[in-house]
Amino acid sequence: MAPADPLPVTTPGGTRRERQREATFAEIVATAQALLTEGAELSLRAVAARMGMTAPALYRYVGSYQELVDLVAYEIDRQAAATFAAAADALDPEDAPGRLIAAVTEFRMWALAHPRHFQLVFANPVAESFCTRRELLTLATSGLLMTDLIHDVHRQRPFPIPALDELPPLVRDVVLDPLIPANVDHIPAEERGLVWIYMQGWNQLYGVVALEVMGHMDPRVIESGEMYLDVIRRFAPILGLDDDEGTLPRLLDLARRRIDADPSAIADGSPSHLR
Amino acid sequence: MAPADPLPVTTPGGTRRERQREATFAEIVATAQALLTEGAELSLRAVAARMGMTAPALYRYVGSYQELVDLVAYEIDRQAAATFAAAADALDPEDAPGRLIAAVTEFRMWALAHPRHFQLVFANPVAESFCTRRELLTLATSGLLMTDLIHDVHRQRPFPIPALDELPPLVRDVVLDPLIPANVDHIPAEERGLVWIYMQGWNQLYGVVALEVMGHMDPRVIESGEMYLDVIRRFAPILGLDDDEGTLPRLLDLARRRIDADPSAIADGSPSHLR
DNA sequence: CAGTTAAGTGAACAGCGTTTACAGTAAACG
DNA sequence: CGTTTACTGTAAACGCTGTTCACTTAACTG
Repeated sequence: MAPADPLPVTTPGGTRRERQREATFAEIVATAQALLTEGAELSLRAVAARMGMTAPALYRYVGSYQELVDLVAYEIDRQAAATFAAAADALDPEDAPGRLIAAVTEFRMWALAHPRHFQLVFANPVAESFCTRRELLTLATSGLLMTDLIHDVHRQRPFPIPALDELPPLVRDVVLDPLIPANVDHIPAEERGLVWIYMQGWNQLYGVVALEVMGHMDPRVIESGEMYLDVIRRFAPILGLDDDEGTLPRLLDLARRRIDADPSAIADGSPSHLR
Repeated sequence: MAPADPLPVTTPGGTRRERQREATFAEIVATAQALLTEGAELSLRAVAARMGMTAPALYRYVGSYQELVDLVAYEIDRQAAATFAAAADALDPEDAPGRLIAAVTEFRMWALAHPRHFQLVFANPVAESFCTRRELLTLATSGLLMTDLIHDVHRQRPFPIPALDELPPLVRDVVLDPLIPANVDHIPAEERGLVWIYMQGWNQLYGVVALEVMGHMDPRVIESGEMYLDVIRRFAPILGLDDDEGTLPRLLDLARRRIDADPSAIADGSPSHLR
């Protein structure tokens, strides 16, 4: 047992051997992700074969098949979140509402275009997954992004948020000290009602997108994104976006243009398992 | 090829052999369901073994493993829907709002108590499943129940529903002639806006419940049902349930009592895969 | 009764996650 | 330097999966 550094998430240095190990570890996750993206089934044997190894060797790096799945789920979420952030960054930094809608819409489009990835990250029964490293994994980095974007909207054009003593006591505890890793530390206590609003929004967004991805909805509604737009339309007032300056129509137009941008998503109405 | 009756869903008569066949078919589905309820993995071999048969024999009845899964999913949904209906029927027939909330709350409790069943029925990528018999399968019988209950609420204490020409054109087409099997035939054209409201409601309900079941939410919020109650609270006005006669508080109390009734659902905060 | 059809079996194929016992090799230590 | 230790990978095997194929056995049919 060497002194052993405290397990930094990404190990740049270390003994020559440790670097090699970290490299193949990364290759394993990358290979698994590639396999998944190609529509193939994710299996230890397939990953090993593609790397020119045998399946049991992988057990030197991951404890089980499930752990590998969790790892690529985390990785996929990380990359997807970057996509969402990029969609927001394509807009004027001053346009906080637009950035939020852009990111959220990008999330929806991503989910529809990559149903398997979506299910892996967002429709997976989290539990027991006390993953070795990266013990967060529980909640998505996407979540962190969304919290920030909503916070930005509030900072730029404040809207009423529930006071702490208006919230159910239990909810107050949760927003003050959330178990789920949301980086809300930079939100002052009196603004923590925002977190509850965020949860409500995420709840609604998740509902539509999940139903759409699973195909539990009329194909025409999915393709047109009408239900998704409806959710935005109904949630916007909560964020004070229903002003008299045409903000909401502009946002809806923004979303609609993004939706019409790639009709590829679900062509024939059957999401199916491919892509 | 005998004349062959037009495939009634449940074949009572027929040649003696056909009755036998239908019986073992039912036994297969029942056995599979039992296995699933016990927490065991669903597999053709396990089902066959429990029935005293071998796996290949099952292929005389189901075309593939996936088809068996679809069949038990349909069956589970059917039985669960009966539970929800029973919860509604426990109330005064005149109390349409109460019946709706009772059924919906029962749905949530059922989902939390049987996460695997929920995932099978409601979080399954529908697609390709052109099941031999019972070609509906696509959408849940639960859905039909909910539509009826909302319709009852509207019939008893009418609330404003969007006119057809207020709806986005595509949505209008959908509510007038839904692809997804909702028995909306008895709803007159001018009231078809109800269907859109139903979809909105189902969307929100699905969002909370799915997030709760998957564990993608703070355990304390799940256990207390605070987010679920919040969804009801926010959706009630749409159904005109926010009157001055204390209807909404009564409904919330109804739901809360049901929630507190069995704290068993998720004890330690980890839904896990059992039960 | 003879002929056809359906139900069920056993063996086999290809694949899966996982474990075990065993080589080789790179690092660490005296 | 040599020796020991720890690590990385392999081969073989176990038990499981869905699925197919050839074959028997029983039941129904003309």
